[in-house]
Amino acid sequence: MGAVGELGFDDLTAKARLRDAAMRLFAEHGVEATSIRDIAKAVGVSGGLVRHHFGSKEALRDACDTYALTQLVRFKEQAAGGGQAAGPQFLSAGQPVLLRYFVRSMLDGSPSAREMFSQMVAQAEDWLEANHPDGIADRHAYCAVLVAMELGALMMREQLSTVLGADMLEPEGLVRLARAKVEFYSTPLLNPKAAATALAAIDQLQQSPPKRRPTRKAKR
Amino acid sequence: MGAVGELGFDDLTAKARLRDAAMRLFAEHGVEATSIRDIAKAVGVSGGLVRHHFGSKEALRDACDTYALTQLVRFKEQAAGGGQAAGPQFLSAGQPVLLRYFVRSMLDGSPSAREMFSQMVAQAEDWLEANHPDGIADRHAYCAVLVAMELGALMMREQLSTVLGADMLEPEGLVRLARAKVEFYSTPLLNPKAAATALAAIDQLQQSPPKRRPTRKAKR
DNA sequence: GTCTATATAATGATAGAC
DNA sequence: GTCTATCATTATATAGAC
Repeated sequence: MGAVGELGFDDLTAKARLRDAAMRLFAEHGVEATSIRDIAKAVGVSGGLVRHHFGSKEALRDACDTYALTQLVRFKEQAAGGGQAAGPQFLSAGQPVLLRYFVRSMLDGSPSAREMFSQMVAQAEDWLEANHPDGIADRHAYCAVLVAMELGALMMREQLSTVLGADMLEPEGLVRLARAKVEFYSTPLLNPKAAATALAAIDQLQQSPPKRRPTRKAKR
Repeated sequence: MGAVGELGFDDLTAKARLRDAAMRLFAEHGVEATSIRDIAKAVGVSGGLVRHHFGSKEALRDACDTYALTQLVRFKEQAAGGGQAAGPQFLSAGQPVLLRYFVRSMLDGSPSAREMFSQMVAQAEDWLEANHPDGIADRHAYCAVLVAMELGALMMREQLSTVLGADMLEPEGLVRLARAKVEFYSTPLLNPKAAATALAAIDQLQQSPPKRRPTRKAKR
């Protein structure tokens, strides 16, 4: 009795199952909103066992961060080694649980997660430099936006599932989302004219802030 | 003494200041991670006053949701009425605090926030239909991805600030981000060939799931 | 409207039995 | 390795004084 092995793997040690449950719950509800007892209950063990294996909630969190980082790096290396890194899918392809946890961790201000963000941007820049010779003015900023959007969208699973009419954790929803993302990445939202208009609007906005009109000439 | 009016508006009632502080803290750290005492301290009043004005934390949260929704709708109407709705900036232009709160609220599972997500997708579809005649196969999914990414990226303020080297709440950082977004929206990440390759990979992946080979014919 | 004091519940941490 | 029992802390909720 009791809900054991919701991830479908009952052949893991209790410690590993606790870590997995913690990652899933942390990703879903946030770290602060998840109690040690919640995690223990999800695995079907007592709260004391969490303490026994990890010492404290903070240590458990660290263990999750380390595990996620390790797995993501391993996944990246596999993809790179296997030569199938290919497209920009280097970002959120596979490992949705890991990535969702990591993004949550970012929002909660984890240092290692922040570091990972920078790495992803650098990685995107490399890919862009190799596959997209020129045509992009601010490559760094472009990639930062790309990574921020890609990761941010991961947090919108529930909303995307509702709007697209299919669970984003099920194969069906994943495929539809993947197709939509390809279309999104290959069909520019703004044509050159619209982009020029938008940039002009930004320039104008920059020169005349909302309510004040600076009288001094030098800018600082 | 005490920190009062961090938003720069001291001419608001204590109730309004509490609501604003709650929205800022909820957006920054999440609802569960923010205590009533934190909010009261931010405004410089006692925790009891929060209870007096709002009754409970849940009621305070509802008040924040309602206020954010009202303000966003008003902003939308103003933009539409003023005729300056223009570009796809209808999404996250202005009101960053409101939107950040709203996205956090979405992640925490707020019904009204979820409803707002659907509305934004519908709005994006209207804009797309008016400004982007054809060329997009699945307009609904395309817009869902657009909104999810736009809103999701809002949550990455800290990471974007670090990577771009400027605070995304300051005009300087905002301008750089705005420019990067325009470039991102106007320069496709994937060229037609890359897109075709990606779609082919998705099709293949759909036909042969990772590890299991189903022997039965009917799917349930 | 605003504060202080207190009741009640939940949480992380801890000790010890099996 | 795993559990139960308990402590100290913190949070929300509540009542009442000014």
